[in-house]
Amino acid sequence: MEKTMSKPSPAVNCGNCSVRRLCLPVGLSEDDIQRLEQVTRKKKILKAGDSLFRAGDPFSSLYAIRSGSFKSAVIGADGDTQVTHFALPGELLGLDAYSSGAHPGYAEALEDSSVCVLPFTQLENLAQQVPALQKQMYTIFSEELKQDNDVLLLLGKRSAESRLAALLINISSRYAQRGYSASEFKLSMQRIDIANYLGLTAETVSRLMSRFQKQGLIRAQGRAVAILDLIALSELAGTHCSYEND
Amino acid sequence: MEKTMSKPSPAVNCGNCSVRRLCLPVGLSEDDIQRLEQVTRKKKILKAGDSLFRAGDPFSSLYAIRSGSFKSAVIGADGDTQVTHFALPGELLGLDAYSSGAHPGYAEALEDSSVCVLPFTQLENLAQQVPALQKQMYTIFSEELKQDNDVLLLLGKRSAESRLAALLINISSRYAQRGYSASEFKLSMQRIDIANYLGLTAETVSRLMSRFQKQGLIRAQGRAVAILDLIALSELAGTHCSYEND
DNA sequence: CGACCCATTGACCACCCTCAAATAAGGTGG
DNA sequence: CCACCTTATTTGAGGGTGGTCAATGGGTCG
Repeated sequence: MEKTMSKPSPAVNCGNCSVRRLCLPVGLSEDDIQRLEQVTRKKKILKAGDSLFRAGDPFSSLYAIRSGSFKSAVIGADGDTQVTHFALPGELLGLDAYSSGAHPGYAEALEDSSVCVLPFTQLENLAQQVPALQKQMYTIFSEELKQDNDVLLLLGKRSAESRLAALLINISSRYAQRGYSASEFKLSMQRIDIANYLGLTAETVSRLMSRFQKQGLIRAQGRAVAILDLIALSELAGTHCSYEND
Repeated sequence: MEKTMSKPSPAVNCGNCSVRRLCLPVGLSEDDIQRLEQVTRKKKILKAGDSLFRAGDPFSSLYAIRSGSFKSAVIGADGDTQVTHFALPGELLGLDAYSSGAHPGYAEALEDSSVCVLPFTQLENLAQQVPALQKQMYTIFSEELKQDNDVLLLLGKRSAESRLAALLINISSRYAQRGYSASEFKLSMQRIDIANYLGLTAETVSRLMSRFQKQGLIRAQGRAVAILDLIALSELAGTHCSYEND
């Protein structure tokens, strides 16, 4: 850590990254991590509203979020969009672009954010040499598939109430995982994004937020949210709460 | 092909598999395919209704469908299920089990079916040695993610009418890809599975099938379906009725 | 042939969307 | 720092889509 003093900018690398345990290098040796850092050198800073990539952009890299948050969305044939993820630090964006060589959707910063740019060809080559990294690649892909399934479950059968409760709990637990408060946080996305993600309208989301507040489940003022009754909220969500903690 | 005469059962291997172009060995040399066949030796035959794996089963293998069809589903905390895929020959099942080491959902044969059992550890080792196979693994994962996104788009914003139209077109095109008729086929799943997959009820699906038939879009008798007007059906699937076209 | 499951069709109504308006929040220039 | 504009959020009223409940018809298999 003291090494940072000798440089004008803080030494951001995988070894001291605040989200390293959530990101790629899990179970890698010090040596492997050093090799990985050759791949993750490039960073990118984005302001709120900036696009990380757009639909149709050629695929060249994966992006690991270091700070901030993003929404990613796919665009249908008739132009309407579906928000598919809200991504937090330590999560990877761009995985779905590999097969076709182009990004099927876009990713947009919800606040000022920074990402590691991971050139996929280099990452692929390194993974070919480092089995532990290879496994981690599979894990990330598989984890992503599992998360998508959870969203499908949400969109398929649940009521609006259940969906919003599930989202609040999900975001709460993900903040907690990152060392922030699980009970109090500021949503970085607007109502309409939440609505789109949940397959609802902004009005319905707004009404539900008000209702949850009247019921004493949450305290909400604009984007600032406090969870007051996690148990009750979990029941509304269908006990669909902390599947990430097992 | 003549070799099969010397054996009681037909020689099923990757080299002559009818779905090889859809399956793993794309862009592999003859030599690589031979090595792959050491991994894909084991087959499994299932009758309609049999489970390929159940939720919670330990993850050990991927399954490549050789013939027949499957539905796969995830199970929510409160027990209700969401059908996530209808899988046809050449497609892979079990990808979402890697990260946790257990299958998060189950897969069930919709008709008499057969699969290749691919022990993942062996597949992983081989992929480590054969870069083309490694790339194919990424492609399959990524393709799966993209397909999930498409389903999200379907469940998030589309009307019941649009969802069913989209499913019929999707199935039609996948049958066509496999050399079957694109305009006439027999659905292997029951209405309630379709409904569950689309986030609807069996009654709604049934009503829509009847309506499509009255409108001359399809001819349907039970599970036998004929597409009569693909253009009109595509319009239903793509745009939201005749609302506003931006 | 009866038992069972699946598919179809109808009546009713709840939930959520649409449309509309008011209020709050955020950003920009004077 | 305030006035002004724009955008986001909240709240209300009303209507439509699709779910629920229920009954009938058809298919399959013992």
